[in-house]
Amino acid sequence: MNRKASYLRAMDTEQAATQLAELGNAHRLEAYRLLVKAGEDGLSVGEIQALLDIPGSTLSHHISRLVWAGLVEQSREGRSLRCRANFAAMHGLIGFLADECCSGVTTTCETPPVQTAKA
Amino acid sequence: MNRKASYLRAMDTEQAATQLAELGNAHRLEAYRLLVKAGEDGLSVGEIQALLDIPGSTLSHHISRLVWAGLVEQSREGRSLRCRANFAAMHGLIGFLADECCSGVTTTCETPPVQTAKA
DNA sequence: ACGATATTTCTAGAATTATCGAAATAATGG
DNA sequence: CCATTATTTCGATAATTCTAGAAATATCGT
Repeated sequence: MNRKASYLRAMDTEQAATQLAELGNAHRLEAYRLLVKAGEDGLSVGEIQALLDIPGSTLSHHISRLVWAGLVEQSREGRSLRCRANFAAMHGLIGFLADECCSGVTTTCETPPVQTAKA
Repeated sequence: MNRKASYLRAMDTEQAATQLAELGNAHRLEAYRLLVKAGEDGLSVGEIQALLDIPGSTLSHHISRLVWAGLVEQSREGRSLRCRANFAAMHGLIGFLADECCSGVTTTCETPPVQTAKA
C-alpha cells in the first residue's frame, strides 16, 4: 500500500496488485460486494456497518483502504457518508485479470447494474 | 491465510478473498500472469525466476502461496517443477467479481488460451 | 557415490496489516 | 450553544507478510 490509483493509463501490475490486495480481505470484500449490489444508490458507512456487524473504527479503516485503492468513492450526505462502488475500476480490474487468459470475457455494463431491489 | 481452496462448492467470500489476497502482491501477480500467458505449457520455477529476477527463496515462498490458494498447480518434471495456472480457479474468481455487477461478463474459455508464442 | 542443478525449508528481522476502544471531528436540529 | 448522530482519527497490540541468506532436499547424469 504505497501508491495511489491514477486512472490515467491502462492498469499496470502494481495498481492491479494494489486493488486485488484490498479486495483480498473478507471484510473489505463483503463491504465491496454490498456496494456493488447497491448499485448507484450506494450505502452509507452506517448501513454497511449494520450489515457487516463490525466495530465502526474497524470498518472505517477498511473502507478508507477501498477508497484509497480507487475501488470505492465517498460523498457526504448530511451526517452520513455515502459509499459507491467504482464500477469503472472494477471493469478495469476484471479486464486485467481476463487479459491474456480469457478470450471470451467481455464486460458490457458501463453504468451500474440493473436495480432490482435495494440491499 | 488459513483455509485451503476446496472447489467442492461455489466460491464463497472467504475463498475469493484468499485468492484475491494472493494475487494482491506484485511479485505473485506477475508470476501468475506469466503462467497465464504460458498457457497449458506452464513454466518451471527457474524460468519464472529468470523472468522476474528475484531470489529463489522469495519466489518459492510466493509460488507456494499461489499453489496453496489453488491458483497454480505444480508437477515435477525431472529436476524442475513445472507450474501451471489453474484456469478454472481464475474463471471462478472472475465470475465471483463479476457477479452482481457486470451482467455482460462471460468467460468462454474452459481450456487455456490460444497458444500464439511461448514466453 | 559424486557433482551439478533445481527448488524448498529454515530462520529471522523489518515492515505492514488487522483490530478495536477511546477520543476527536463533522453535521443536524432544536 | 447543546445534545445527538455519523464517522474518523488516534494509539496500542497482536498477527501476518515480505524478504533473502544459508542449509537441506530432490533429481539427474556419469
